[in-house]
Amino acid sequence: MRICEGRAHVGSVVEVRGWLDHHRSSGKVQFLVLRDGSGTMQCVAVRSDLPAEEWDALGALTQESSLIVRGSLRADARAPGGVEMGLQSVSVVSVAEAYPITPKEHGTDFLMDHRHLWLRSSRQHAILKIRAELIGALRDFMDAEGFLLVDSPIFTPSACEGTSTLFETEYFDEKAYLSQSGQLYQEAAALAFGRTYCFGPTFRAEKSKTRRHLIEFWMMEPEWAFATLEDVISLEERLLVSVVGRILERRAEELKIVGRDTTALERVQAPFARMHYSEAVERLHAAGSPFEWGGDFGAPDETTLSEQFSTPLFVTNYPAAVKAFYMEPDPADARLSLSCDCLAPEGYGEIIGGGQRMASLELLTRRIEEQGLPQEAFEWYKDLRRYGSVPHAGFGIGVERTLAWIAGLDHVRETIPFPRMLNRLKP
RNA sequence: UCCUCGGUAGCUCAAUGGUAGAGCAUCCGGCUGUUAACCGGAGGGUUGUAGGUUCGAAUCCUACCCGAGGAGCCA
Repeated sequence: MRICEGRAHVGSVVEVRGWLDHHRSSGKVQFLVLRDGSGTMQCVAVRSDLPAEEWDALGALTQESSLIVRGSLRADARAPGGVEMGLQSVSVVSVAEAYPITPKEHGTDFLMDHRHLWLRSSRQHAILKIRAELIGALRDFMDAEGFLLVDSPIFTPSACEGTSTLFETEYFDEKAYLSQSGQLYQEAAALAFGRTYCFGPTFRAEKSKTRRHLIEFWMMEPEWAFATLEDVISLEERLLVSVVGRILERRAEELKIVGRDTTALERVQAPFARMHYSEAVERLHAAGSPFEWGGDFGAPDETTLSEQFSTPLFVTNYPAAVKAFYMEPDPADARLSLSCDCLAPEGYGEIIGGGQRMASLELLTRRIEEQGLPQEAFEWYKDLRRYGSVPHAGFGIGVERTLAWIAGLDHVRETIPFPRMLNRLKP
């Protein structure tokens, strides 16, 4: 039996396999809290019910020792969770050495050094279950919208955009780089299948040391042929409403464990707040910021803007200069681009970046030239404009930042099982 | 790369120039319903590293290393 099924087995004798989460003794009674991955359950051992050597062996058990226990399940209001096991026999699989993570407080550095063990704690369980739900919800939504999963490669050729933030590696006799984004390949996929998305890890060799940055993080990147900026903004809005709603519904218990104020999540309903870049700059000025029109927003700017709304905030039409070379220019103002970022509420910052892609071969060639990028590296990409070019648009949503927001975490390092950060590669 | 703060027992922290301590963890003992149980006892220290000032340094100074928070960076 798994512990999560316990309530259905009250009155029966069952076997549970797991690890000793906590051990308390009170003379003639011992309490063993067992964790099996699906939940925790209190097992009660009474001295008179067990052989002496088995009783003594229980008393010697250390935290995280692995056990197979057998006994009868009963409802008892004194037991955490309301169901407990009356122990009849215990088979010790392995006695653990002194476990470094104790029930008391620990510092960040210590916990990160023991990330492989920290994953066993209840809070980390809750976070990673919400992560799994988020990923499932993102994929199910895209599938239901008719988007096909088409994976982008992780090894990418040549220094397409300058190597400063790319991880370089050997690829037999040439150099390869770890992908920063699956976007360019999704454009090829979308022009093959109409609607596609990729889901995978991306790598950025940035010396960023903030609560919002990881060196290795996961993105989902949809791309949509014959779609405009307006189409993808609408898609993003429906996506976020859908995934937040599903997590509220299916992971209420986990959100409670991490202490999330769910009323803030319940306000994630369409229509989301939305503003033009120029309006965003005006709002920053109104808030006393010296921000200059034409720049990209820093983290404090994003917080100032998103704090004014209870829904996620779309900011559209960024200056072309602060966006990627492939963004379609804004027909209303050549300085601007048909781009849109989505800023999460409560100061969590940018969780989605996207926009309409450049459809003109001539303009794309010029932009590559202006950026000082090698034309030959983009010939395959320019083929997408040679052979049936269409308006198309897409976006990338960062899993870890989205999860940090939904779960109400103060740092992305807890949103991924084994975070890769500046100065942290282990475990 | 820059700014700020920090590094003392396995862990979390105290000790503000004068004998390095507590709680938890570990080990031993006690307790018949615990809920991060409780009670008693024991072991556990090159105070990040290297120099310097001083009669005396965990404490003051210098350099370096490591960590945290923030900035920058982040098509």
